Amino acid sequence: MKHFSELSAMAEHVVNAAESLIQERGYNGFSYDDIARIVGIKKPSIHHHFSTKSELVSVVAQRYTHRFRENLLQIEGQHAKAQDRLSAYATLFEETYKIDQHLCLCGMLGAEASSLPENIVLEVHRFFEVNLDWLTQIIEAGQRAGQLNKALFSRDIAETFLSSLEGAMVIGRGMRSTIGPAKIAQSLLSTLSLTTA
Amino acid sequence: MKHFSELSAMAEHVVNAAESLIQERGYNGFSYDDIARIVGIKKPSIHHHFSTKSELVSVVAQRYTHRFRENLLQIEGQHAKAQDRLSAYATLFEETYKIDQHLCLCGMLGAEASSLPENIVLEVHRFFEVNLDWLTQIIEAGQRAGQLNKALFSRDIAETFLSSLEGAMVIGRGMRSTIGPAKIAQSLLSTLSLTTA
DNA sequence: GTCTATATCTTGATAGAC
DNA sequence: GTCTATCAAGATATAGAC
Repeated sequence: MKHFSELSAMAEHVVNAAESLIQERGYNGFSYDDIARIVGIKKPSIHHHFSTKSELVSVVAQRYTHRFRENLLQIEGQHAKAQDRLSAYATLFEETYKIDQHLCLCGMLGAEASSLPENIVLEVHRFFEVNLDWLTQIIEAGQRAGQLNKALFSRDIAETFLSSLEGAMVIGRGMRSTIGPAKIAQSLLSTLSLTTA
Repeated sequence: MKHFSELSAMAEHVVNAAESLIQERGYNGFSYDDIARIVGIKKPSIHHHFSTKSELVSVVAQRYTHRFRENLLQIEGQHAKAQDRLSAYATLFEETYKIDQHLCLCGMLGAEASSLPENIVLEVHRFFEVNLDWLTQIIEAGQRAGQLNKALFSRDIAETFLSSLEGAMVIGRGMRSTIGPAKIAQSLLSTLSLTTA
């Protein structure tokens, strides 16, 4: 299978289109023909770049997780305090949601996971693991620095925080609301913070 | 359109099957033929009971919301303290998740909302509205009784609480985890409670 | 790398017999 | 109320020419 770093220009267009379509409609909600129309080639030509749909989506998810890790690294470099880091993290989701109420790619695929090919579920699992591990470490550091409440285990806070972000997008979309994950994160953060910004 | 209270025995079987299939695979993940196989009649016979797929799913969602409202009423009758009520509420989601990692029906439909018929999105909207209104009122009462933290608006806590429950199911499923919404709710509740149980 | 043509299957939905 | 037969559309995927 191709790695997302070795894609031709057209293959990258295909991945871009697929990523957006999944975030809007889910795995079962888009077809090779939808992609063909977007990138301007015919349906069978897509198969030249990605022989199966599940391979394509697997590459999409791998690139998505990689970009997320780049963002996480950037947040650590730009912010020192745990609250600021978590707030910047929530902004990642908010920026996604602001694009036509797009869901997190792996939030959408996670919802569909019970009927998805195993190679895709594997990537979804990896995404959540990466995010929960990072959040746990950031929260842990915040607790040690006396910035965050120590009443809960860092891992439990991480799970609650990520859950509320993913859930806020689902509910916001279901209610056609412009209010998205950032607001929910802010509420949650204010209950966890010991100091005021 | 038929009301869910006036369904024939077979129509009810159809609604039951559709409900379960949506919670497992989503709107775009099941077909009339899937239902036909489950209830034991042929595909065109389903159309006799529900002429279109979107009508069927609309009835499914209406019944789902109605049953939820019955559960909410029951919780108010069985528990007096806000914490106990919210904990019992979380148990509703946990019981659903324990059935083959079923998602909340409207959580799944909410994720798919951008590509769903409008009459279904309407029902999804109603479900979330009913739940948020109820949660807000329960939390409000808990704050007035000195049981819950008053630092946040009751509506904001309601949105965070529901978001974390819906999101926990999505992430749990994506990670194939047996740990579900109940655990996340417990973490969240402990940060909101002023008294210990 | 892209195309046309095609295979095969599944989809939601309809017509009409029983 | 259920059936068989059928439809038109759309799905993933392959074959082979250019």
